Amino acid sequence: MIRWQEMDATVERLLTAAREVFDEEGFRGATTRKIAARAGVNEVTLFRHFASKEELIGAALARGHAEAVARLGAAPLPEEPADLDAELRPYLRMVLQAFAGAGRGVRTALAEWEHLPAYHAWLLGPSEAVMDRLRRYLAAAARAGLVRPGADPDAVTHLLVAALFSHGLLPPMMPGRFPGGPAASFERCVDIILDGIRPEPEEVSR
Amino acid sequence: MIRWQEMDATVERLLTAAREVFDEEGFRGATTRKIAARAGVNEVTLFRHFASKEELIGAALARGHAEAVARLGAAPLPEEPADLDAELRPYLRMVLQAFAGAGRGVRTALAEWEHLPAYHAWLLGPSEAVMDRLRRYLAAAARAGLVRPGADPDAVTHLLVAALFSHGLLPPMMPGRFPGGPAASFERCVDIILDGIRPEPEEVSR
DNA sequence: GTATCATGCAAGCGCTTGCTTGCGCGTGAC
DNA sequence: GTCACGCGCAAGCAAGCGCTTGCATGATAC
Repeated sequence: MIRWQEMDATVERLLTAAREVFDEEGFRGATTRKIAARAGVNEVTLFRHFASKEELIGAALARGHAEAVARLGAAPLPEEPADLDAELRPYLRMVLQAFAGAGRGVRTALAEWEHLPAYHAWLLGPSEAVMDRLRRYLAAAARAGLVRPGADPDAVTHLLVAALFSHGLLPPMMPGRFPGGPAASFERCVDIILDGIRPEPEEVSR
Repeated sequence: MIRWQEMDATVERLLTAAREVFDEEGFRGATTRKIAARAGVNEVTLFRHFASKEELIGAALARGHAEAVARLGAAPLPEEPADLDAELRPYLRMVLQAFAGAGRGVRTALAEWEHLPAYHAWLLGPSEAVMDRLRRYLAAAARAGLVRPGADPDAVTHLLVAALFSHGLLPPMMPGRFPGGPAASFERCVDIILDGIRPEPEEVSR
């Protein structure tokens, strides 16, 4: 009989280690020796559970993808927008946190993008999900008259994602450029975006 | 007597090749054999001109940095802002073009950031210059009453850079997400930002 | 004509990479 | 008790890495 408990523990440690090392060093830099060492496991054991380094990292990324989707799903946007400020901000805050947490990995993924077509779905999935959700929400908000008619939902989505993107990735590289911390800076950016898409005062009052 | 003409030609080809391969493959992936092959030069010749791979890539990045600064300097912003729309848009357009052109290299640089401290100045310099210039311009515009008082120049700068950043890097990875092309999408984002920082109509008319 | 110098070519060094082989140990199942 | 199974350990393989050496070649300078 298979001792699932032990095997799972080893596989688990390997997956976690693979994810961590991949995040820090990229695919090329994530050597099987480093991964095995971080997992506290012999390198041979790695190859007993996974046919190749490619398969191991693929499995690790798939698990990370699943976790990210689950985390993002826990921050839902209402289907019927009522108050942009009150609804969008908590959602964006949660997404930014998830994004910043994965920031190191996102950066390495960006770099080796063309070399890792097999992983595109896992790497891009969460971002695509956020973009789709935001777009749908903003389109509904526009229909409900909560957004100035001229503001294209696609463009607003891009702008929000751009802010998420840069505030999730850049702070470690440009410390000092985010006075008050990345979170506060992000909040100020959202202020401007929301100001830019708010309906004219006249339209609201009348 | 040294034949500068030939030697320069070889060094030139090596620098160009090093830059290209580094952009595509990163530092680890840019092997001396690949660089020499792309330059159409024997690998030994590479080491006759540069003490090490690290020095060669450093020189190539320094040249790229100089070129980028020169290109960005050709798109000046006035010291005394008069018309945000008319002045900011051409500048941003030019920066976006420069950014998109360097996009591949920026992505690899992002990934290996922590591993290449020696290159930070070369890699980050142009972006820092753009941020400083934008910040100065926006602060002056705020003083001139061209920007709504609530809009923090730092936040506006961040938002503009975020839009530049994402529109320069993401299109190759998410084709189809930029209907009408990245340039048009970027323009729409700038629309929203400018709308978000414009002074209230009442303030202007009175 | 001869000296000089950039370059090409063949070969190889020591090291790291992904991955394999063979063997021995300990634990749990029956 | 013994058998199966997960694992560690030592060793090694072919390939690729950065970098070096020695020698031949061809163009230029004087």
